[in-house]
Amino acid sequence: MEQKSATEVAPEGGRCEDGSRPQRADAQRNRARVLEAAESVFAAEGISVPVDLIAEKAGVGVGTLYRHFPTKEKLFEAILVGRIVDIAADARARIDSADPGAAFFAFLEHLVEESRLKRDLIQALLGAGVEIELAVGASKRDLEAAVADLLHVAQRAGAVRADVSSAVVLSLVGATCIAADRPSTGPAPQELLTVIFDGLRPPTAEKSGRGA
Amino acid sequence: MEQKSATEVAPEGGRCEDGSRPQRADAQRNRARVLEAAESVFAAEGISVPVDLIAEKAGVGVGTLYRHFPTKEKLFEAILVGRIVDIAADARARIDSADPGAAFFAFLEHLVEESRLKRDLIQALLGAGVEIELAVGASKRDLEAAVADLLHVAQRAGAVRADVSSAVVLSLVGATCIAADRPSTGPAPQELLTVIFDGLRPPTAEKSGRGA
DNA sequence: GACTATACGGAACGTAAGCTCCGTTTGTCA
DNA sequence: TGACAAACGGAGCTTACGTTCCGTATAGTC
Repeated sequence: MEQKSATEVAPEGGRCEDGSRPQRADAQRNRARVLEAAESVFAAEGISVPVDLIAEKAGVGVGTLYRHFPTKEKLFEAILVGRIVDIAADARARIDSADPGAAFFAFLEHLVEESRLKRDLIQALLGAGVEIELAVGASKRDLEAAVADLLHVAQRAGAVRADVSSAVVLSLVGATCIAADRPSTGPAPQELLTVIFDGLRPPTAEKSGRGA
Repeated sequence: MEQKSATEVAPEGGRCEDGSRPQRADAQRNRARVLEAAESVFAAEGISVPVDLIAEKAGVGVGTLYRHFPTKEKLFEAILVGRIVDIAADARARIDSADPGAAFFAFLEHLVEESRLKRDLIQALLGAGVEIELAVGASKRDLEAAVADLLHVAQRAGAVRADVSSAVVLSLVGATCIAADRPSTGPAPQELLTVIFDGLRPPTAEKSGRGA
């Protein structure tokens, strides 16, 4: 359901942008298959899966994969952008909540949950590759803006301390996702979030000021 | 200074344990050189540096490197164990502090600082490889025990909330290190630590209980 | 100084992964 | 249904890296 957007990232579905002939039907079908396969494989294994595996799962040859996506990185990008767009949409959908604080924390929790199912996501968000940044940069900035909005609402409602930025919030949550990525090792993500959430709430008198 | 212990991890310095002849002088020298080079290269680049680079920096051939360490992983292990031992010692040294809370938080801060200089450390502590676990496991458990001691003292002093474990603390700080590993991207580690430290302090009445 | 076990160096091997190339197949249009 | 551009598949090329092998050098000993 959320994934649909990823499939539409590069909407060459029926027609090339320069007025030339539309894509052949099998080409469209295969492109979608590759995207779908890559999405699940990346999610399960992270960025480091061999390309051949994605092609196999999609039921196509590597040649076909590479005709649709010039490099593995570009393919990953396409999926990543979709994921980020979805998350940004989720953040925006929660902005008008009656309880901004609850909405904010629920969003973060949802984000951590998601990242457990999609291991590639955070891996990349925190900067796996450098070149990826360039193409994903725009959508990432859009996500940060959406999170910033949600954060500000929560801050105005007094649910979140005023001296944190959306970048800090995303880093903290990203870090939690990484820590939670090790299946058995270490504590449950909820335990980490408990601490982080408490740290994000406004300081009450004697608790503040010792942070640094 | 702290690194010394790593050099002594496998103390075959002058004599084999089974009564056979002592190592030749040049062999001892080269072993130390490899260890030293590997330490700085791993620290700077992480686990993924090519072995050749380490050998080059040590001024020896790869063959020599492999005579002293059967695999790259074993070499890494040797260094890692040294690092972990150093950190555990640091934790223990702070246990008897007059201000346990300050000692605890200072330790964590120092840990983050260290990991910025030694990128391999946290990378591995959070579980980069699986096989490494086996050999490093013992020293890692030792570290956790030392941190647990330090944590308990701080908790008894009322400086840290009672419902967190040393595993949670290490995960949080480890995750922070990873988030802080990206040189430019994202906020300064201090900003993240501020939030986490505040989250680690004991809850004051109305702030508690909403964590999950 | 000569002798030998020990150790050295780095070319070469094996493997894995990204990517390309080209002979074959297939959708599309008339 | 025939022709052809478009697309396919997967063998194989390239690169990168861990590791091994073996001819050469040398520390230690008499």
